[in-house]
Amino acid sequence: MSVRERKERERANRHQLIISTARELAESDGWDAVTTRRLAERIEFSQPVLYSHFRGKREILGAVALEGFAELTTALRAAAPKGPDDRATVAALARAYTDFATDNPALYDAMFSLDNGLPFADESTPAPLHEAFGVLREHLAGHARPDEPGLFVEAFWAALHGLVTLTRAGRLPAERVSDRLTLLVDRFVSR
Amino acid sequence: MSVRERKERERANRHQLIISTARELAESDGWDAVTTRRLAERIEFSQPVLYSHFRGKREILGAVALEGFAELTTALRAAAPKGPDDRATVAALARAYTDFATDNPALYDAMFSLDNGLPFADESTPAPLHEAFGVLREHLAGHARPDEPGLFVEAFWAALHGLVTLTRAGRLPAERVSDRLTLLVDRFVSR
DNA sequence: CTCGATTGTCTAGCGGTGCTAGAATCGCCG
DNA sequence: CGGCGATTCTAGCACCGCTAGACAATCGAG
Repeated sequence: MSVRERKERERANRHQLIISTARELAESDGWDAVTTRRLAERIEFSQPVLYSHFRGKREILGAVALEGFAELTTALRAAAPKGPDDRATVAALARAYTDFATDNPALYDAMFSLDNGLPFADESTPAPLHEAFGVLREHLAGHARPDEPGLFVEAFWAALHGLVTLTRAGRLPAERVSDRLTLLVDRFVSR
Repeated sequence: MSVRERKERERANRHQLIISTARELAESDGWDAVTTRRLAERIEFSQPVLYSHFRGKREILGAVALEGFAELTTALRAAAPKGPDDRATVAALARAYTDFATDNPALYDAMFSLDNGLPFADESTPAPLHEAFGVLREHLAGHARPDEPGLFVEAFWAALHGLVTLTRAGRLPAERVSDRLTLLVDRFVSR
């Protein structure tokens, strides 16, 4: 039965290869450049093979996004390891978030800006999404009014997301991104 | 010379017709449904006519967005007419902004989410954009640290934008949008 | 070992997109 | 009324996401 196993392994490898290639292509040339034809050519198979792994382009986007959520979680964890959730911790988290976005623009788009088909605020939301949000909540809850920590985290996250997207689209001048972030943290951290 | 004038007038009418039709089509069926073919059919001309008015689809998007900025400006002005810039005024402005976005989703996308080719933080930024931002600044400056009102307005705007986009994309549960807005205003208004 | 069935992959193609070259038509002016 | 410039249209390009059906490789039964 090792033949079957080998085939399954090869198939799994190819599955991951598609995801990785799509991500690389998006990160270097933008998501518009990630077409089924180009993607197929890169993995050295024909287009229809893609559809034996994913329902369509959106599902590939979703798979890449899922990778992103896992990496965002570890990035956030790494930024706030220690004890007290003081102002510095919040600032570090915020910084880690925006750094993640600027370091992986295409990945960030797949996660938050493009239609990846993933359910968000839903019972069927995949674990990596919950986890990333959980890290934020874990360290931010102490600064919220005790009756609505969730609302507080959502608002803070939304503010970060707004800064990221508007800055990246050139809607906000790039010079003072750091100052805007500081201002945001100051406003959200309870005094 | 009235013939020439009539022709110019007709051409201007058609120009506006293209913009209005694109906007209507986008608002009813989404921007993906606004294709050059459909748009041409609606105005009862062939596609190439569109290219005698606009360089391409992006420029049509930009024209629609420009309309949006003018309307956003009047909406914001209407929301905060009176004297003191207290908490209620800020809340009213924030509310007016999010209401504008939910009432005109496609228009909002054209302005802030899609690539409309308009220069933003730039010396060549069109007047309507400056004006909309100016209304916000006018009423919010009093709550900022005196040395950086611009930064404050940018951050507040970014937070609003984040709330709007994440909510509309289903990334934030739709139920408590109003509460999140209140929380945001509370955090930004100086106490 | 052969042969049919199943699985997998490929070629070719559908209807759609933004955009444009060149033909055809319109309407003004002399 | 005829010619001519401006305008509009027809037809087409290269590309998109996606899929039907031909083809080949592999497996299991006799």
